Amino acid sequence: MDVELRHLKALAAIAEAGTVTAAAARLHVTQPALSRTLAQLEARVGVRLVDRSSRHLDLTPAGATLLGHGRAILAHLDAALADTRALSRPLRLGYTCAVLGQQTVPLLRSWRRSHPHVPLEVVRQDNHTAGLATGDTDVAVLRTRPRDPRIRTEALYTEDRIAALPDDHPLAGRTRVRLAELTENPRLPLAVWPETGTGSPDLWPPVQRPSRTVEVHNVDEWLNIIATGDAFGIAAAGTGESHGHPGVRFVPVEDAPAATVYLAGPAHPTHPRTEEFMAAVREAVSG
Amino acid sequence: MDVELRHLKALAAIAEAGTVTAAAARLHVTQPALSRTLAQLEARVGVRLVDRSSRHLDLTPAGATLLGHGRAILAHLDAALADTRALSRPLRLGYTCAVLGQQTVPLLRSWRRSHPHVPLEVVRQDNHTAGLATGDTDVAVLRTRPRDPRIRTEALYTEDRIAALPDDHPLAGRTRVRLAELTENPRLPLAVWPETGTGSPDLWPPVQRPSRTVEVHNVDEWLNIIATGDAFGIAAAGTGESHGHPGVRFVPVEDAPAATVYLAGPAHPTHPRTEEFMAAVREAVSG
DNA sequence: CCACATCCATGCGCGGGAAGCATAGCTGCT
DNA sequence: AGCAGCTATGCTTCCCGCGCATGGATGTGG
Repeated sequence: MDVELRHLKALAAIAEAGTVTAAAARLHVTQPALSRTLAQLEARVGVRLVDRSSRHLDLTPAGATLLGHGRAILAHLDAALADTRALSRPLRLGYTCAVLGQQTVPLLRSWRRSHPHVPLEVVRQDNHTAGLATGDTDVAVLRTRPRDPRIRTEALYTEDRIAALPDDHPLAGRTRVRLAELTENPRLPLAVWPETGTGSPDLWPPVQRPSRTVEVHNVDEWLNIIATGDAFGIAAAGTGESHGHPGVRFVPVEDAPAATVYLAGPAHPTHPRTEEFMAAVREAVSG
Repeated sequence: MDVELRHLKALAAIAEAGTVTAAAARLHVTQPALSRTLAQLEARVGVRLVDRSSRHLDLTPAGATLLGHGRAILAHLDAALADTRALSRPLRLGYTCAVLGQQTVPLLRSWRRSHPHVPLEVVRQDNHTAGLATGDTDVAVLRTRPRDPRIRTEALYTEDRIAALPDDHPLAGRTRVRLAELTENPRLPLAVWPETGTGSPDLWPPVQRPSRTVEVHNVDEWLNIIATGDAFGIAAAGTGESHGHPGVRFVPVEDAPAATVYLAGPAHPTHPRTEEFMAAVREAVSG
């Protein structure tokens, strides 16, 4: 003598469709089946819920209130299942080029310790939002602040900029360089990686700006084109630390503004542990 | 492939009992049945919810969150059913002696018009709370403010007090009397009705207080004992208007403080339309 | 070290009940 | 009055959830 979810679904379908027959079609059952389900619901609740005749149908006040509750219950169940399923999925952290640098390992360690049942996947996604916009990741660390209103971002920390030069470049042996020097001697094109804004030509004042640019779309292309001597690049310090390459030398740029690293998450989290993870990132970075 | 309430109940029972076997006993099913229900739930959610071996059982994080949601859902369903069933019940208004007087009929009319599907039962209950404390009524109109913390009360309006005298009483023909006069001439006992405090001896200053009292427990006893000349009484004006009796005369008492009528309802309403009804009462009284 | 106690999982057969089909009953319309 | 469209009911079938019996795993005590 229990009310079940099928009963609530039946009531909702009938209320929305306006007739039992139409609701039955929507639920992919026959009309007699749904009619009986409704009758059974009324019998179990002990109250008439739907005023119906062959030409008329509407809810009684009791039916209307049960419908309201029922919809809420069904929605809650959906949310509960989504929550539960999402919880068993790994939390996917997206990034474009190497970010977090030194802090990455401590972060992973402390997360694994505090949330042993929520595995973390760190995935490279070569697009502006590192997979956030497409739902391929749950959180992301970015070098640009995306415009998408469905993505919340916050500044994490800043890094000095470095130049990436072919190892036979005249400035490759220097301990530091200035922006103006980079565009002078061998007039190499600048390797620009549009998805991460750290190496853009905007760093230079218009007159000194590099005359040519070459677009790349991931770190490997970027390193290769520099190692072969066909371009030079600008990046953040962390990139140099984690992406060594035999043919590329990194030299700090003393007059370039620092680059900001952002932490980004969806406005409506796709993983139930998103908030906790973002807090863990903040702590790892500040500590 | 749907998760049903039986699954949530199974999970809750298992979590509470600590073992599948014990939970099965509690649910009055056999262990294999419950074991399969749990397995089915896990299959449908797609996540392992309970870590179990022959000697150990506890919830996975996913199981714990689903359990939390599940309990809330089951509780919500219970509340929804209670709400729906209560809605089809009449709203019971309790009173002890005649209160609301002139406003009663307009109140009933306006309620029937604004809530045609919520019938109103007006029932006399001869006890302090007019049936509220026992759950026999949903709202009540009282002449005393009950101490019970589970009952909320508010003052509605005040009424002048009248004396109820046998028709052969020397003061019966007067247009008004004073308290002192009532205890002088024929030293009749005061008919006291403890459940409604309007006629208590406390109205008199100690020295003039009636020497004897007689207890009654409803309006009819009260009227009869006065009509037979064995007592006199004090009541609120409304009582006189609605309870005529051939052997009883009502005379306004000019120096008695006014009596207050209270509207009372349970702190946790027993009928979903309680709030609206109380508002309707306020409006009927003020208008 | 083995028999035992205890718990969960699985195979099997059965019974209840939900669904489909066919049809009857009702009601507003043309 | 006949018709169109809706809901209710009788009948049958079939699925699935249950109980029973049993197997497998694991910690325990003689």
